[in-house]
Amino acid sequence: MSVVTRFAPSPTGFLHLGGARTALFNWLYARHTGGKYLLRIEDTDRKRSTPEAINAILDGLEWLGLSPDETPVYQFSRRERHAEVAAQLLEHGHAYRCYCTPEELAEMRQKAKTEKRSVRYDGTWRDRDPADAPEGIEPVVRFRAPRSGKTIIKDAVQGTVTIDNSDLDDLIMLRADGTPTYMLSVVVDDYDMRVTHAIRGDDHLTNAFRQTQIFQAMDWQPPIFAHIPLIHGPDGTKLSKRHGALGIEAYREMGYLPEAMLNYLCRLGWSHGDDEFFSMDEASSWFEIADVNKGASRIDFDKLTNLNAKYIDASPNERLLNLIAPDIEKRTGKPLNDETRRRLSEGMNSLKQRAQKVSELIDNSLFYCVSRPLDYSEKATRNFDYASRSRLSSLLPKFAAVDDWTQDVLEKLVKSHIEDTGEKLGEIAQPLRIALTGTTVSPGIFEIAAVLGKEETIGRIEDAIAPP
RNA sequence: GACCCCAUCGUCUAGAGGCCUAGGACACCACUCUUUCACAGUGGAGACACGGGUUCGACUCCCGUUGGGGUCGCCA
Repeated sequence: MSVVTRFAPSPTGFLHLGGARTALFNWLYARHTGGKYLLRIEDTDRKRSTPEAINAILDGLEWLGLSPDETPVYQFSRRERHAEVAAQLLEHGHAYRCYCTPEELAEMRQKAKTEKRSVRYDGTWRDRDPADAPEGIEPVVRFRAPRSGKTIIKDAVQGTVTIDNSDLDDLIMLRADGTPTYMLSVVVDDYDMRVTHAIRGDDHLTNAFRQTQIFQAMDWQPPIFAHIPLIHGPDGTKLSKRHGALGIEAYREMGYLPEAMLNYLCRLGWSHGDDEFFSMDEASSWFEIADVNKGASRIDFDKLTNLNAKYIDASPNERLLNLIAPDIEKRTGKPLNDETRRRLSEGMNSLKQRAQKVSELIDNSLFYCVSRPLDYSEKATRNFDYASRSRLSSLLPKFAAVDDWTQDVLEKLVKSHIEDTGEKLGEIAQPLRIALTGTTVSPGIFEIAAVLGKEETIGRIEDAIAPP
């Protein structure tokens, strides 16, 4: 039987890192086995599901390259089928109507809490004569869960997990308004979609028991469950907004590359020996659920950033150029012309080597794109003193006399210049850097001068030594 | 509180009883390279939570303790 996996987010917020990794593992496993990877939007909670969230999830997945193999299934659109299954369950005595009001249930929970008992539905209506039904109250439909015995799950990650049925209560399958709840919908949809492997967060482990019971009541074969450990925040608790947990699109905006995100997420809870830096093609050929760890892992932004730097460095210049172009145009307020494009692509090799994020690449590339006179950074202004000015003045005529304007020639020229003057290289290189870039940090200064061209270089030096 | 799960450097992890003097990556600290910042390279510091078993031999298996996490909604 061919593998079918699914990612089943509820559209109540953005696609966060945990969700992205769950999607990734499902994708990876489907790719590894030559199976299918599906997406199901679990929007049965009409109050909290939003179209914005759906878009955020779809866009996020697309950015990561984790779009589903088939058109997404919207769970709410299948509500009639869910209700039909509930009716069947009702008919066969696997479910019953419960007339408790939400207020009564809240009271029940409160009481259980104060008496320090476990908080479960007490089964008031489980065996009660439906004739007792109070007037004017729309009932919910509850699953008649087995009261004794055990439910066992053979989880592909967690191993065999057993729970006493007495620890579970009768969950609600149909709300008072007749709409299905998550617990029922998941079972029906996983069955109807022929899902073979439900790879999802560890926080669903308890649900898996309830769902298994429903599968059993319907006499359906449940999928193989694989409960992957959660991603925790730096403090070791479930990742949440409190940790500044953001949607995947925020990472995109911060300047992370999708392949870096993927590579990083992949290494959280899964590993293949000592491999750290690898493509998703490699990962999918290696990916076995058995290699997924059981313990939760914490997010480590330093490592993500480090990986991102590696991916930026490994990216083709053309791609980076296209990536940064829109932002650069926004920052300079003018479209990128051929000359700036040329400069950027010639300078990109050194530029990309020192950027950890795309946003940094943009910052550091800007000096190639702005027109004279340059704005100097505060530090640059502070470090550009009288001596700097006079050093550049004495170098300027030599630059002006150069015909063969190459990095090599310029470097030799400056080196012989300092032999004449007795200056240290840094004493001339740093002012030159400020003149050419407006900053104190940049790629090699001779490369920059070469890329900038003779006219622009000389112009920038003249700007720098001109009286303020 | 009840139930379930987990436990190797600060973090992510390798480790399937002898291969372990516990390996790699990030971060950290030195040094090298060097015109700045990076990159790169070399080296360093840094962990098997604890206690019992089992075994000739436990990071690896079993039990307990401790610690951490998750779940207990007409949310998903």
